[in-house]
Amino acid sequence: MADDYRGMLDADRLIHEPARLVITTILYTVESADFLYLLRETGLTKGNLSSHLSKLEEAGYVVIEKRFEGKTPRTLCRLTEAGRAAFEDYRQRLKRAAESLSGLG
Amino acid sequence: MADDYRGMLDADRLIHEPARLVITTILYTVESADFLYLLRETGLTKGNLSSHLSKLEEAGYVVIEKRFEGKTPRTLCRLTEAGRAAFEDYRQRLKRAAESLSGLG
DNA sequence: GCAGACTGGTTTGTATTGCAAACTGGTTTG
DNA sequence: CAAACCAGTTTGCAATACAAACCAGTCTGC
Repeated sequence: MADDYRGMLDADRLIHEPARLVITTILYTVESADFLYLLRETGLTKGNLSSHLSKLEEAGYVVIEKRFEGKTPRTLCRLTEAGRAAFEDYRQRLKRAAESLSGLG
Repeated sequence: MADDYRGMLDADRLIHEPARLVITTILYTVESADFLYLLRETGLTKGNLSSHLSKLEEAGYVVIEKRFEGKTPRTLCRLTEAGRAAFEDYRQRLKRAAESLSGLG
């Protein structure tokens, strides 16, 4: 419909935040990524990435597994089912909104 | 490109906010709308709509003209050229991001 | 003609956010 | 063994989003 852009009003704010959109998108495609990989890929600062991940974890969208690889710590992140579902819902809304906006000329 | 969703990292936060996205989208299509029309169309509360409009005005994206229509005040809003440009940039990013996300399966 | 409801908004208060700088616990290097 | 480094977390702060409270003026009932 022509006013599907209104669907953005109900979009999940947790995913809507650009930094987290990028994070979840990466996690959606990759299935598992570590902190440093996300750091490079997103270009965020460490503190920023850390707190966004915590927020996604609290929401149950991401699980964070910490382990040691030899002597160095490694933080693995992956999307939960809830996270995938939330991402897919967001993506759908985004798609509809984009199509709707493209129809404006 | 496949990772155009990263473009959202540089998206204009002023427009990215869902309430303001809806406001600017309406103003983009309508060229001039009054407060009460926007109120109905967006479903926002008055206070909320008022402060979003102020923010858009401060940014130079919207001009707000107050006049009296008989005895009742009327607040007219329209997008400036800068506002249209910002909206168009955002829309472009959104479109690319949506296409990019759609390619994820 | 005036008390109270209504109109069309704005301001205020609060809780949440996004961000980077400062910090932490541990490891490697000189 | 001190300094630098690594992989993150916590802290501090400025900016936000939101709705409730407010405000100036108008209409309505009595």
